[in-house]
Amino acid sequence: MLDDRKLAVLRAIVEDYVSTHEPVGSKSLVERHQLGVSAATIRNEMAALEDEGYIAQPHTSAGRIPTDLGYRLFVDRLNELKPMSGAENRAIAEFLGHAIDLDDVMLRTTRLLAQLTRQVAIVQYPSLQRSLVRHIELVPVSGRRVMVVVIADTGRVEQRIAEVPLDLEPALVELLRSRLNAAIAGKPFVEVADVVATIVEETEYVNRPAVAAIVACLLESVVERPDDRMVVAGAANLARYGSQFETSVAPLLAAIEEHVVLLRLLGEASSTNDVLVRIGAENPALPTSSVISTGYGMGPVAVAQLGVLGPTHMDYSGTMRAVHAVASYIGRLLTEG
Amino acid sequence: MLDDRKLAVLRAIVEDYVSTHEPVGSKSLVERHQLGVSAATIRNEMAALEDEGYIAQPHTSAGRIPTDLGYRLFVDRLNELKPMSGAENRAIAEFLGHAIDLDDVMLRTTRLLAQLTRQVAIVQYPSLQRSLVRHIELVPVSGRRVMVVVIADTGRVEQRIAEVPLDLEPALVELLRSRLNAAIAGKPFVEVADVVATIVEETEYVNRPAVAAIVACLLESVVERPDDRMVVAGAANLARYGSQFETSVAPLLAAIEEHVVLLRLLGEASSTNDVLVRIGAENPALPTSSVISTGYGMGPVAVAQLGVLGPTHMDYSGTMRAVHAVASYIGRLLTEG
DNA sequence: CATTGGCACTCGGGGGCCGAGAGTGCCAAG
DNA sequence: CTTGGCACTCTCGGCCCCCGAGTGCCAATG
Repeated sequence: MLDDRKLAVLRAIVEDYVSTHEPVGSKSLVERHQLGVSAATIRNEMAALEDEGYIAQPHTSAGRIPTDLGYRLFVDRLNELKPMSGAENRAIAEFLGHAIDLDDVMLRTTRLLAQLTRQVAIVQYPSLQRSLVRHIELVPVSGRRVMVVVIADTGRVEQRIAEVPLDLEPALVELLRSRLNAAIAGKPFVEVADVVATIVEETEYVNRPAVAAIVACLLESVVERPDDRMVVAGAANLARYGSQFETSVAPLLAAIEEHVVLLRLLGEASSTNDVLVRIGAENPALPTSSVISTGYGMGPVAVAQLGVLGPTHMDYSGTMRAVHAVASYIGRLLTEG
Repeated sequence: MLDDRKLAVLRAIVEDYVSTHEPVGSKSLVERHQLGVSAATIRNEMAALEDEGYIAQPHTSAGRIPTDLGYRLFVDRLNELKPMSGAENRAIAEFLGHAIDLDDVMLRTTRLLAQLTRQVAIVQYPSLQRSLVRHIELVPVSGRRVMVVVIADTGRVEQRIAEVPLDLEPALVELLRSRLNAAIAGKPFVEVADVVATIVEETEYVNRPAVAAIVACLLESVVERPDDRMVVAGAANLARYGSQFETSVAPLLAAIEEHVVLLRLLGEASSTNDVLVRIGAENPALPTSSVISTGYGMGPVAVAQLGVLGPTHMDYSGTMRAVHAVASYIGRLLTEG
């Protein structure tokens, strides 16, 4: 069924097609690769590969193009990822090392990934659901307004304004702040709702509405929204599609602005070591593109996803390597910071 | 030189070309507009307009297209902006009303503007240089690390980690926080550097290195960076360019990722009432596009810019109206919040 | 003197045609 | 099983030609 030579032929077809973007024929195959057999033999193998659905020809008398299935087989048979070169690693460190806060890390990471892969890069902010509370701050901004600032152990900062029904005593704010911090600092975000409920109950009657308002605001900013925060970069790389504009680029541009769609594309948060590849029709939303994604985080459990969006005919090996390298670097960065 | 009828003809040419994107000839002009004269007369006028540089023909025996100069004259003769309809205003209020914090306001504003104009929208965060300090917060995050959080009166929040040379006493942090707030809360950001210098000098000798580190960090986050924060949306609208991809869309996509370029395109912060229009070659960076921008802010003085990027053949009147309306709405929103 | 109808002229774009080239499938021989 | 040969099939680019939209100019007109 799938002897070694057939695999070698498929591999050669994928490589050639990825680099030239033109259907590849039997003759050019034997020229560019040392396959040790003649073009006629290759033609036979190609006919077999086509029967099994791994390659196709755009029209009679043209070369072959890998199908989604062909790419899938190719990717599955990539035994291991080559490590990045020393120079590449140094470039990553250089690029990300000077970040000043989490926003900056996210921005730089996304641009770096876009630049390395020459595709559209997507990086999700660390999920609150999988983080710990580091600190809560209450900042009075005017008589009846308090800014509630929540800081996660990943460095992510969420803030929001709470409107309270009556003027607040500074002492009460102070008390509430220390009680909130004592109760939930260091705890996972998912436990916040439970812990905080008791604090409202323990509040003396007159202050309860104000405290309830602040706590409600806190809970709102802690709960994950569907259009969770993410950064996208590298749309300019779509320019290289050029001709196939209408068919490929337009839907991609549309998707890029729909964060909800992107989130679904990135897939479920997985371990930080698996690189997930979804090819063509494997993701129904964008059947002409591929997504390569992985989780990143402090340690083996992922706090969020990052990945790359590109045409199905992309350099899977190199892109997977870059995605993996960036994810593990940002993981280290978060652990230190 | 420029009698009324010539202006009417130019106006008609611009309108037709904007809506059809095809060179417009004398015959179709008299059909679609009530000009009261024959096509031959229009031809004479058109020849005159071409001599004066307001219109051009892509090749002999084609209709006329407005030149940059023609658009400029057209825009300058738009005597006043029609106000938005009630329904449009309600849509804006509906869209922006539910924002929860400044980040959310920026995001929603940009998307709204992109949607209203069907172009690429750019919204700059309120400039710190033109804001007042509302509050400063120091949050110890570990032994030798303090997160410095600065909140502006516009609602903008900047945070950054300071590394101090020795472990900090909570009491010292507390003291520093209150002294910093007492000194600069309510003051403009531009004065922060001066005021804060004295605080370091007044610190007792042993704590001075730590305080200096924190203050240095504060100053860093207060100083405006060249790639100041901004939000971009509506890149999907570029898909409508379709055919002219290589020439028009690719450089635009590239520019969109270069925030420094965008900043320069938006122009200098002007009053909140002027709508600035830069057409084609008037902005050297993107000679085939037009930029429509204005300032927004709390009151008549602008704290930042917002605008729209599109092809030179765009609906200037409608776009200027939308830019103005969104800017004034977000100004009101900031003033209330 | 501005306006108008008429008319010759000019290109750009689309359609049709053709030949070159690349690639295939099949077959018969090694 | 492999290989060289060969007939066949398409796509693509070039070429040509005609159509039509649009122009500029001119002479006539009120």
